[in-house]
Amino acid sequence: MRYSADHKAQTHDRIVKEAAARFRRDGIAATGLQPLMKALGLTHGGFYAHFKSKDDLVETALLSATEELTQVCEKAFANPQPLHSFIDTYLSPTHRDSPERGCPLPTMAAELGQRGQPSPITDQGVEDRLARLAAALHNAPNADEQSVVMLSTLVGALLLSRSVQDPQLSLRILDTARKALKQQADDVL
Amino acid sequence: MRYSADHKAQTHDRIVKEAAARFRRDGIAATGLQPLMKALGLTHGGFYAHFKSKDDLVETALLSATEELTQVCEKAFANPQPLHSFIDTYLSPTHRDSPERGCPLPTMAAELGQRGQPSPITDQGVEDRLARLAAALHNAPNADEQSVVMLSTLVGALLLSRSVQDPQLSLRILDTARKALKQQADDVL
DNA sequence: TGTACATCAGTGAACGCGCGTTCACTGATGTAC
DNA sequence: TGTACATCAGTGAACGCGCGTTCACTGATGTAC
Repeated sequence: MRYSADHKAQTHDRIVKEAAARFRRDGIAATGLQPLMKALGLTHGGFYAHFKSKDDLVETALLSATEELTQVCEKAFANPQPLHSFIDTYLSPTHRDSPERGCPLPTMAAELGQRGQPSPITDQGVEDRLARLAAALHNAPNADEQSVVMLSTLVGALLLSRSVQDPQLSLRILDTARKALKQQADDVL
Repeated sequence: MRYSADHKAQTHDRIVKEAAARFRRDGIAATGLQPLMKALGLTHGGFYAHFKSKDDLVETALLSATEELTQVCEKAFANPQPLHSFIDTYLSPTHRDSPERGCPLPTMAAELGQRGQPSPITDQGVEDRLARLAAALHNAPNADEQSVVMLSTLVGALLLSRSVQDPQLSLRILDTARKALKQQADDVL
């Protein structure tokens, strides 16, 4: 059944988007290609018309997720108080409860590190994020160092808030980290 | 082949220790029971003489890892400058390169959160760690908040330093976070 | 414009593999007499 | 002290399952005449 010119590109994109969501929500190992294709109304055999292997999809999906996230971040950075706005978004209960649409670092960094040959997206992603934070700090004298600490705290706090069962403790982690980071940002600027 | 009185307890302990190491190094899903038992010179069938299921082992191994880690932490806290000593240990290249003997949070928090029914060890572990940090801060007025930020930064920085490929960037994350946290500790005290 | 053909995205059965788990068994050692 | 028996930690084949991957195929549509 031959389809219109851009049909394949559209399907390709649907697979990438769905995979990017599942990888972040469930992890790479726990995401099966069969259920993934089924969720899109397709059969698993067709997968290999789009990707060389699961690893190929992982790389493509992670790039897509990173790119998508950069745009979400830029939206926050476009607000009047860019850093405050970004910190509020990153450490919001919404972000905590929607890993499938959020930052890949807290969900996938550990698994990517454990895999045999991790893709360079982590390095590039971390460097980009650090550079973006440093820029938002208006390149203050110690902006480079502050950005490393900030990113670590952001990722760590979100990870902890997600792994804890007690809703009160989870919220306490988010709120405390959010408040402290905004204070820290003000001190630097 | 009947063994001496405490032989079974010893084998049980060996399985727990090996599992605690593998779960932290490779993740839970990637750790097979067959390879695990083989590494101990046993066959996989005997596993069920010791544990009800893999989940049972996961719970036991995580408790063991947490307990073991608490002792390592206390060693650091026993030094002249307890907080500095602890921060130096946690964010050392040694800890980064030995996840199998280190803190379970950076390696396993994401996977535990993604599992269906995570054990309460995360909550208890996080609370314990927070309380220990607050105590080390001599219960300064905002020690409760500082401890949350500290733990987030510790976990986040270690996670990032592990997931990055570039050794220079990895070391930069560790060094920067270590320096900033020690400064932060001094400010509070 | 109408027909024959080529294309190729998607189908679905099949593959080998390792997983967690089960189970009938073995056989060295502690215990009972 | 010597012998018969019970115990039970560990053995290893087998189970069903879902995984990633392969492949001969289908059939609607674009293209050539």
